[in-house]
Amino acid sequence: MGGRVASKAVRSDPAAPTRAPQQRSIDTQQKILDAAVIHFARSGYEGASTRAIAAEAGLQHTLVTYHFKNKEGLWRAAISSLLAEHRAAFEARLTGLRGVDAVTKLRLMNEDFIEFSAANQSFHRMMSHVASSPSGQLDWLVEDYLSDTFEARAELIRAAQAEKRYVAGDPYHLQYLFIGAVTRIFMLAAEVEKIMGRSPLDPAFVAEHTKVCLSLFFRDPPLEAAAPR
Amino acid sequence: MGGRVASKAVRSDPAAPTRAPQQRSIDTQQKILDAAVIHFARSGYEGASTRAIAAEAGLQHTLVTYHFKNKEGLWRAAISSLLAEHRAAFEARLTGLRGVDAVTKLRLMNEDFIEFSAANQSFHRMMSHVASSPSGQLDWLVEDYLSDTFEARAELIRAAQAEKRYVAGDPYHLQYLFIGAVTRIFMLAAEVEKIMGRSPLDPAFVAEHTKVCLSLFFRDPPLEAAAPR
DNA sequence: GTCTATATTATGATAGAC
DNA sequence: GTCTATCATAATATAGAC
Repeated sequence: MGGRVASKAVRSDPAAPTRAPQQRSIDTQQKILDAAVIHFARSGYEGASTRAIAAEAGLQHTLVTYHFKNKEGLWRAAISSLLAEHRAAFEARLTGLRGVDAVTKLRLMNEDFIEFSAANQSFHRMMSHVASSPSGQLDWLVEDYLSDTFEARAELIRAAQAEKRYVAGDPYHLQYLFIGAVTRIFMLAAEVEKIMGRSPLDPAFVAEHTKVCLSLFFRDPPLEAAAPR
Repeated sequence: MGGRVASKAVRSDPAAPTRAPQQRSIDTQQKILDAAVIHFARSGYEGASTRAIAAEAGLQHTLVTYHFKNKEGLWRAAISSLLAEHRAAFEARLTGLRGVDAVTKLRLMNEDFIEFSAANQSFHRMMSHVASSPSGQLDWLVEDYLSDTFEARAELIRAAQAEKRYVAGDPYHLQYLFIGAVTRIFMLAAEVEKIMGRSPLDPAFVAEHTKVCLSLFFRDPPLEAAAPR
């Protein structure tokens, strides 16, 4: 009984060998994942090192390969967890908006997106790294995730445009403009703080940012109540 | 006189020892710089390796440290050359616009910026890496370059806003929105090509992109000709 | 599951021949 | 100025003790 039991948990039930064995494992996996997201977002795939990631998580670097096979496996797990968060953030909202008109739906989703972007810079940083050059990882990302996401929003944009409530233009193109306008200022946070003297991640700024960004793309409803042709 | 003269140039004038000795040196320095920009932009400072840079330039990796002292020196030289290009692209335009009204000046500079951004993705990629987290390199960048650039454009934006020709909002904030809207689609070129089926760097697309981006921020002049108060 | 070696490769940097 | 050879370090990954 060297150092094997003395750790911390007091789950002392030696009579249940098959039960709940992996809580510690899950914890360290999560710690590694969190650290990995930070480093991959900051330094890119090549720039990040599994040692630095493990150190950030307060663990031995060998645990990385144990839990995730290798660096590539860790990367996939990290981006998958980010995509899951991203998806979760919007699916909840979407199911709550069944039957609501497209303009409102689009506006609320865009507001959520801005909130999400301010709180998850790592998401956009990692996506930027993948999306900048062709790769198998990019193929997988587009086919398994981005393709549907973009098409769903394009649908809403087309509907909003039909009501003259959204700026004209190709819906896909406009999505990229919106994403860029929203996220760039967050991704340049350090520079922005020096240039503007305030952090773009400050909640008050995010609220203002939301207002301005939406006003760039949305249009007020035509005054003539509901007069078609 | 072993292999010192035999290279290639036929500038055979042994009577002028102090003259024009360094053409070859300048060439290789430029080759290294070009390769460095590509790699630093693609992989960031840590992700890029001097060996890969030298290989891209078709040279020995030791030449990097010979010409630029070390990796850091190479990075500084690379970003300095990009900043010089950026500055040159706009100073020429600015001097040609002495006396022109602010709205036109701003519009033309923005058009130039889009053109420049489409042709120089490396510039924005390198800037993104620096601007994402505090560092001495960022301090230097802001104080020696960005600060003036942003203030000059803010001035133009304020003037355009006074004439109701530009969207309302903090001029610095709006600059970041504009930069993001313009450049993000270029920086995600590989993804965009898969999602939209066309390259955002295609000249026809750039022209359309320019139109849409400007229309988001500029406003048509008020109809009442020139009626103050 | 976690830790201590250790093998292997890649990287930044230097010294010296040509 | 350029190349070959070499060093010291850091990285990914594996093997084996506990």
